[in-house]
Amino acid sequence: MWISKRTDYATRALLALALSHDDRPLKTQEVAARTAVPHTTLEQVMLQLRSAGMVRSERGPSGGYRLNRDPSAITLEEVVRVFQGPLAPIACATRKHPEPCPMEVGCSLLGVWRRVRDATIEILQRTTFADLAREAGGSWLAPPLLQQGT
Amino acid sequence: MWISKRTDYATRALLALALSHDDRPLKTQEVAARTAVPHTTLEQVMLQLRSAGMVRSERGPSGGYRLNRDPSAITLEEVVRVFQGPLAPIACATRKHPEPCPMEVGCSLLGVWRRVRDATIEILQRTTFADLAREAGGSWLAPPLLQQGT
DNA sequence: AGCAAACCCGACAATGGTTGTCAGGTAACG
DNA sequence: CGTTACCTGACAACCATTGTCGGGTTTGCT
Repeated sequence: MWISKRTDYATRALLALALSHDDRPLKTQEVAARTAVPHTTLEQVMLQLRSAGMVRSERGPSGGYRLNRDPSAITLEEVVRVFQGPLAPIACATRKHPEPCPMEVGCSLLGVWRRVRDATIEILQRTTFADLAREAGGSWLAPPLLQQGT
Repeated sequence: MWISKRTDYATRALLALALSHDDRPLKTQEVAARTAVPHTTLEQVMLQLRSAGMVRSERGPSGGYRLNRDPSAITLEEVVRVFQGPLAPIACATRKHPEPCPMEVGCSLLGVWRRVRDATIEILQRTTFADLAREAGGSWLAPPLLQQGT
């Protein structure tokens, strides 16, 4: 339960983009409809993805978003880090600048937390959006007819 | 960063108890000093550990806490579950009552989240407080001379 | 030119969980 | 019978997250 909604939204949005084998970019409205994400919130997320260099935007009508790299060059780990920071389960087990354990040396728990950290990093690093798109069947399986007032 | 302070406190406290090869129980004050945890907060934590059946209490002067089972019968997984609930990184990937993904079928992300969940569960399940105590060197390495006003 | 679509940016209210504390109650030892 | 230490419930302060809004800028179309 430690993946935030925004991280979830970001990964879904990227998957939607990776599945779009179209020449035109995808509008946030389209992405929002397909991923069932509040539109205004998704805009925030896309901005962050853009400044992280994962997506590219085009403005004006007929604008929208598209991936900025090959899907095989975007890992889940990278996305999660952008929205959540360190992947360690606890502050004393981060790779960069671990917070010192007030118990001094000898805390054998540290080893376990580090193992959890490494296991999750390993999985998330191995998974690219090319993999995810392939597993999803190559196209958007869920029909885009979800709720949406207007 | 998803392990809460209280979970951290609980694991540290249990480790302190597992390392106490003494006949008398440990007072919350002692545990608090050795683990560098605010005393009043630690009391809350011990109560939860007690109602979960992991520790046992004795009241009155010369009272305190001791483990209620063999250290090898208490896993980290159990402790974390008591304080945090499900171990899945996201609500749609829990083992019991997963929250349905609004994107309908075909979300290939689910598989990854489940893999992360299983990896963490595996590690935490394998680790007992007997293991942790052994790794810690059998006794409390950090001297109990930490801060503490009174 | 002018309009409308869609991205861009900053700020914000509401929410909810976490953390630490407190006052008072109860059991046990000396 | 008093002190110690566990027990119980409630609570304020804090912090991150979530979703929203108003207004701006760029672009394509008529």
